[in-house]
This record gives sequence, C-alpha cells and structure tokens, in this order.
Amino acid sequence: MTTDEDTSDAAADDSPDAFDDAGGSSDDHRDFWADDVADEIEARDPDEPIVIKGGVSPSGVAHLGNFNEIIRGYFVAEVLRERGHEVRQVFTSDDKDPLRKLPRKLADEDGNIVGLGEVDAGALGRNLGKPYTSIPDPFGEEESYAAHFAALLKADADRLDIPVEMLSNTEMYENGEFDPVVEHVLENIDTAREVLAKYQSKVDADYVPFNPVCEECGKITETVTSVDTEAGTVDYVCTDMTVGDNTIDGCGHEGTATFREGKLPWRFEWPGQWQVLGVDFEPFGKDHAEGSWPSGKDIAENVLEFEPPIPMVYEWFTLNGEALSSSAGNIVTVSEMLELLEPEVLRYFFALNPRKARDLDLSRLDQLVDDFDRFERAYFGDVDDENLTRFAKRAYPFVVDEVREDRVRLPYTFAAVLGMTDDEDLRKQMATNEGFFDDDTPDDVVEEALARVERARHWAEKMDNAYNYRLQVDLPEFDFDPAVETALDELADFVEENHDGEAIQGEIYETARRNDIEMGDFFAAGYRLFFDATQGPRLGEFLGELEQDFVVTRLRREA
RNA sequence: GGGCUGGUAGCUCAGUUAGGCAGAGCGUCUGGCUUUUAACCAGACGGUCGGGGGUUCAAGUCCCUCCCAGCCCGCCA
Repeated sequence: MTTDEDTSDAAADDSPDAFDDAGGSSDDHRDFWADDVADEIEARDPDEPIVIKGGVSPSGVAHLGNFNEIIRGYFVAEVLRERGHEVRQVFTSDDKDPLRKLPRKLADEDGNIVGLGEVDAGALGRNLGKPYTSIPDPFGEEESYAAHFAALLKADADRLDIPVEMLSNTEMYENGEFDPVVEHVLENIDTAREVLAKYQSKVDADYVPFNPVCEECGKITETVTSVDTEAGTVDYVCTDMTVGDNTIDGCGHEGTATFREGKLPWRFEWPGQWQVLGVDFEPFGKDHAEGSWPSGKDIAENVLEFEPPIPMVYEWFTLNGEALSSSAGNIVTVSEMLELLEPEVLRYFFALNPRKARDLDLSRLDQLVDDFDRFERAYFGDVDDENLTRFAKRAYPFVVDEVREDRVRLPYTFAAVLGMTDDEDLRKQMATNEGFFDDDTPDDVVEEALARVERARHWAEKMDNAYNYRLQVDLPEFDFDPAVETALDELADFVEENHDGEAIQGEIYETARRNDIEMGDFFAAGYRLFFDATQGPRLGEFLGELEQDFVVTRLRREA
C-alpha cells in the first residue's frame, strides 16, 4: 500500500511551519520571531514548566551549526520566562546511536579541531557499530566518546551564558524512562508499522522498531526475530550492518534483550523523547523538515497518542559561502568564534530570522560586528530605521547579558587598526584621539571597549587582511628615492623638536611638498618604515603617540 | 523525477503574515575636516526585488510557470 505518491502527499500535508501553522494566535506578526513562537506555545496552555528541547547525535566536531539547536530554543525560553512562565530547556545528546563511520575531524577538550591522526584511530575503528556511550573518549578525558562531545557542547553553552540541561539518551534508556514508549510501540506494532510505512517504503510486515545492543559484541543490531511484550524482551541475531558502501560486521550472536538494552529507531525515538520529556517546542534544521518531522508528528498523534511539540524549522547557514562540513574542514566552533567577536555578537547572529539562509563570511566579520553595533544603537533609539528599531527594542535585551547604555563600541576595523601595537596605553590614547573616550569615560568602560582590540587583532591575523599590520620593532627593508630620504631626515628633525601628533601630520604634507615628492610616495615610505606595509593609520598622529627617540631613529633609518 | 525552503543594490541584510512610492548599513565615487590612506562629516552613484506570464486601479508581496542553491523523498540520524 505504500507508494511514492503516498509518501509525498503525507510529507506535503504535514510540512512544518511554526509561523502560521496551528496554534490559533498567529494572525498578528511580532517584531521578534521568538515572540511568535511563544504565542503559539501559550495558545496551547501548556503545563509548567514549559519544556524546550534540542538535540544532536554526537559526531566528530561540535560546531557552530549544531548550536542552532540550543540557541534558537534559548531565545524562545527567555521570552517565555519574561512572560512569567517556568521554562526547562533541555538538550538531548542522541548518544545511543551507533558510530557508523570514522569522523575525519575531531575537537579536543578545548574545542580545537584536530585530525584523526592525532588520536588512536584504530581504537575508534574497532568500535564501529557501538553506541557512542560505549566508545572510549579518543582524548582520554571523559568517560566516553559521547560524554566528550556533550562536554564540548555544554562548554559552548556556558561560554554564551545559556543555561541548558544536557540529557544523555543512553541514560534515559538505562533509567527505564523509555520503557513505556518501547512497550507501547511494540504492543501496537501493527499500527506502528502502518504509520511509518507511509514514510519509509522498506517498512514491511516483519519490521520491528527496536534495535537491541548485542550482549556479546556491544554493537547495535538490526535483526529482531521475536518480540515478547509480556516479558518485556526481544530476541535478536547480531547480523551485519550496511552503512553506505561499507559493512560493519555482526558477530552472529543470538540473544535476548530487555527494552533498556537497545534503542528505538530514530523515527520513533524522537517522538518518544517528546513524550517522555513533555516537550512543548523544538527547533530543528531543514534536514528534518521533510522526513523526520512529518513522520514524528504522525507517530506522536497516531501511535503514541499525544500532541507533538510546536515545531520550528531553521535554515542552515553557510560558512564562507560553502556548506558546513567537518570532513571538508569547512567548520567553525563557538570557541573559535569567540576569539574573533564578543558573545553578544554571536548571540545576535542567531537572533536574526531563522528562516533566512545566511552566509557567515569570516573575511567580513567586520560587517557582522558593525551590524550588531547598529542593532545596539537602535535599541537605544539612535538609529533612524523603524524596522531595525522595532526588532532591536524587543530582541536586544535577550542578546546582551545586561542592558547598559554606557558601553563604547569601537568600530571593528578601527579596533583591528589598534591591534598594530601591544601597548595598552597607546591603544587607549589613539582611541581617545579619535573621540571614542574622553576624560570622563570610566576605566571599566574603556577596558571593556578595548577588549574588542584583541579579537579584531585575531581576525586580522587569521584573515591576513589589510588590517594585519604591526608596528615593526626592527628596521624593515626599504628602497627609497634620494628625495624621499631627504624628506624623511627633515621630518625626523621636526619630530625631534617636540611637536604633537597633529603638527607632525601637517609637517608630513609640508615636507613632501618642499621636496617635490608625491604625497602617496611619502606616506608609503612612512608606512614601510613603521609597519612594513603600504598603508596604515593616520600617520602623523600615530607617530606623535610613539616614543620620540624611536620615531626619530626610525625616520633616519638608523634602527 | 516529486516535494520543502531560500534567491531583494558590489557585500551584509530589512521589507513578503493584511497588495499601497524600492529601503538601510557597509563598500565605491565626489567633496569636506588648514593635511590623498583607518575613523569622522556632506553628497552622489548603485535595482527588470532570480527569469517570464497572469490577477489587480496598484504586485518584492497573491496565482501559474521556468531557472539557480540547499535539503528531503533509500539506510541512518
């Protein structure tokens, strides 16, 4: 009875859309998407605490894309908390899933991405087919591969100050929390088959929606030979498992497993999690929108018989124009991002409309940071843009740790320019010269603003872009015309007379004119001597901040 | 092949839910700040809203169709 038409019809009818699907109060559009979702959740009059879930299967690297699962739900959780609800945000590590193939990349305990060559790959290879919780941590820190991965995600959540309760799927089976679900599915196995068969053509009259763990070799098995719901057990044979082009060998063992010694297939496990945890809302990526969601909704309603959560599909973002891929190395982690920008900027990125496909272009992070700065100013009413201001008024308080008007944001590229020197006082002085600070600016505000310099500096170095210049400690190699050399000597004499930066800037022009040399050539000479580059900051004022002897000596090309 | 989502200025994005003048920032260009370089100020340039068709007094928005990208429709998650 399963045909292709049946499959596509079922999928089309149940396509998820959290913005205008059921819920009843979606006729007015809010300025922040999380309010729309919260409206829908409230319309169902849910029990407290309201439960918001996310989850992923542990893979090689916990990357920024995975973080959608946590942070999208977080914004909804915060909105509901503000409305007076008690909210429990959980994250399931789907760690009873089997390791199906070796990851090409892993992240160590500090979140650094490393190749498979840096760990005992052989040990991983021997554990193919086993649940992630049964595989040792390749880095030897946590009690399992799964625990290692979960710890990384939890650390990322902490870094962004997001309170989330990490739950292990394996533990939920071991605790017996899934027992009633497994029992119900197997007692109603005909209904279960009938419903899933609408979505998966391989489901036939012999299909058993339960995968025991082999008591002999520890691998997840796929061949159940009989079910005894009275005893609460299934009999199985540990057969080979086909994964893509490869085969994971079974050991041939014939055994009996309880409902805690195995797992439901994903299509049942996901709705099972909703039921056991009482989930009211769950965001998920577009990959689930057409397959898992329609079948999960159907299974919840017609097999397990409860109301599934409010869904929300988020679009995937690309990184530097390409899909996120750990095997291709096109990946970025939360901790890497936080070396480049503040947590609130990263949170802002995820506060933007989840339905839009976005590109996170690291080479233009300055744009993202500028956008955040503008968003922040809009909250305080300083931007003449009605749409942006409405969004900012609502979303900004959920993006920053604390709403404070006294913050100073140095433009990101300017912060990168300040990164040319490690001298904190010099950085402060240059920013003051440009009007970002004055005598009344409190020290902690200055310190907070200057913290961006380190991040922007990292960015300039990582991208090796136009802002990646450094004050040269040693005399760079150069090749100047005699007229330029004369002009540099004259400028050195001028600097030696104790003029301030503004005067030096003026003298640069005077000197160039006096010696009849191109302004551009003279500036280029200055940037060569001090930065070994062709451009840099406003030169005269910068030189005025440096130690005079150093400037004079360098202009004379003596050291 | 079928379905879902996305496609708006060079870049990043608003605006699409209820049809009402095509928008912002950045970049670029020009000018200003006694002084070409980051910043700052003023102004300008920049668009067949992916293409085409339709409905309408009026379409980025609604309908049809086509193109491009990602995803799903095997397994797995």
